[in-house]
Amino acid sequence: MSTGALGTWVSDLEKDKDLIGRSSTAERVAGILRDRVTEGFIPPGTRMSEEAIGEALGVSRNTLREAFRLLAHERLLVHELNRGVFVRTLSKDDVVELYRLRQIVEGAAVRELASAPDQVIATIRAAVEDGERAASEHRWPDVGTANLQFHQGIVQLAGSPRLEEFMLRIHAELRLVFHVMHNPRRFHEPYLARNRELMAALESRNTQHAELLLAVYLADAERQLVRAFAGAEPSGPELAR
Amino acid sequence: MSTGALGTWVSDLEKDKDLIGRSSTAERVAGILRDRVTEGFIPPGTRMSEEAIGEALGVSRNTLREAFRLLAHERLLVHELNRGVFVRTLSKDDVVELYRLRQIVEGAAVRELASAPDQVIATIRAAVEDGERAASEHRWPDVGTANLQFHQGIVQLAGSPRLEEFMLRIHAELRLVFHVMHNPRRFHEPYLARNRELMAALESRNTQHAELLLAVYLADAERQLVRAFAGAEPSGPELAR
DNA sequence: CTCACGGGATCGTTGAACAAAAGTACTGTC
DNA sequence: GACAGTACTTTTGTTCAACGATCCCGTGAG
Repeated sequence: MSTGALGTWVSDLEKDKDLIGRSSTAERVAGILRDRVTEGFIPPGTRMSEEAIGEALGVSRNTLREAFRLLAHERLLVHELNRGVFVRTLSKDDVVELYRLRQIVEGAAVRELASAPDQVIATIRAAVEDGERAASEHRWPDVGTANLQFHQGIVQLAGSPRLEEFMLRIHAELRLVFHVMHNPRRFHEPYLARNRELMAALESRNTQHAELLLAVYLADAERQLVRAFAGAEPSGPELAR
Repeated sequence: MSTGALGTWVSDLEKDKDLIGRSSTAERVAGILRDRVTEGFIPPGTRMSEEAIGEALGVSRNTLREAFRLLAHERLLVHELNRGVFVRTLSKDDVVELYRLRQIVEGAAVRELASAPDQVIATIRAAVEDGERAASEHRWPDVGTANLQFHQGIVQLAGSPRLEEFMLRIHAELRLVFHVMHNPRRFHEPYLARNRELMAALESRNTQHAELLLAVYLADAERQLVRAFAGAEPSGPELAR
């Protein structure tokens, strides 16, 4: 690496490099909407009117439709022909699948622990510490964000950018799910200790222990969410809206 | 490599023009182009002119851009701002990552063999038999297709539709890779026997054996492809563009 | 109560238009 | 002849207005 002691600012610039090239209006619009949706400001099931949103953001319908395509591909919006796009509504079944998927992918990633570079472990450690700092400052939503970053770090153990990108989108879906837990502190805080415990297993390269911790971790979280869904969405025919 | 000289594929597109007439135009256009690209009719690196293709298919630029956006998200096309979209050119590194990814995902899927429904096994069997039938009739490209269906079946063992969709796109990328093997028979035929062997292990629910077979299977295929890439793309500065 | 039938709203798609960026050809200088 | 700077051309990015197609919903007949 030529980025020696002198030029840390050079590498800093590289972070913004793609930010320059990415000046496409459609993608910026998608970014804005993505935030609004994942933060829960636009509740699931809401219909996204092309006209209203296009006017509000000052972009044409065509550009807005490109942004919609992007977000629909990320499964944050669903596109129904001739009906429009809606904020995704996740069901209990989705939660079950998402956790089955996490179990499979993150489990496989942990199994690659032996061949993972130290830098990935450092990323995971940073996420754990971010979460603890956010908790100590009572920023509970940020605790949730750090939590997902922790798991994103675990996925990095697998060493596949494509898989990382895929799980990034899965984690965006999970954010949607988390909104059923009306008390973010109660939901996220207990996992801080477990994150640290799991991280310790990773740092000592104890694959077996890490795998076990992860499995019970995910199973517990799934159980919590499924129970919350059972309360919020009683059994019976689904009544949209 | 420009669009003019060797571009007979542009006029070939006009044959599909009349297929446009049902459901969403943009998605149908994407479907047509997806086929053309994965079948190798439009070689990697080709620039996809909005005007030329829009005219050939008889759709407006706006609609075509929606189709491009779709295919770019599937990684079959790459979109460079203010320069246009190009057919993806895959590198040796891509091959390595793709096989690392397959190893991880398919390996994890096989490990779920115990809880997989019999119907999935039946799907896998069907793919094996399709491949053998295609081979006996000397339809070598179809052998490749059946091969990928076989692996898609393995992914289904995991029981996650999201993962299946993800791997479907990965398999589309693989099709792009396979085109470096100029002799499809030599490349695909030897795997027919191994498919059958692996299927037998799955049908007898022998997870361990299946896992082992899969691992060497994928490692061999990767080695073959990497070697082919080393021949076709000698070490040296990349002359993309 | 059910079902057919409009009216109105919204989506799907087109074609034209223009600014901005990239690509290309042409100059003039050394 | 090599090179830099400058127009010119092509292509993309984005907007706008329009119109047919489709869906939603309320109304009224049966």
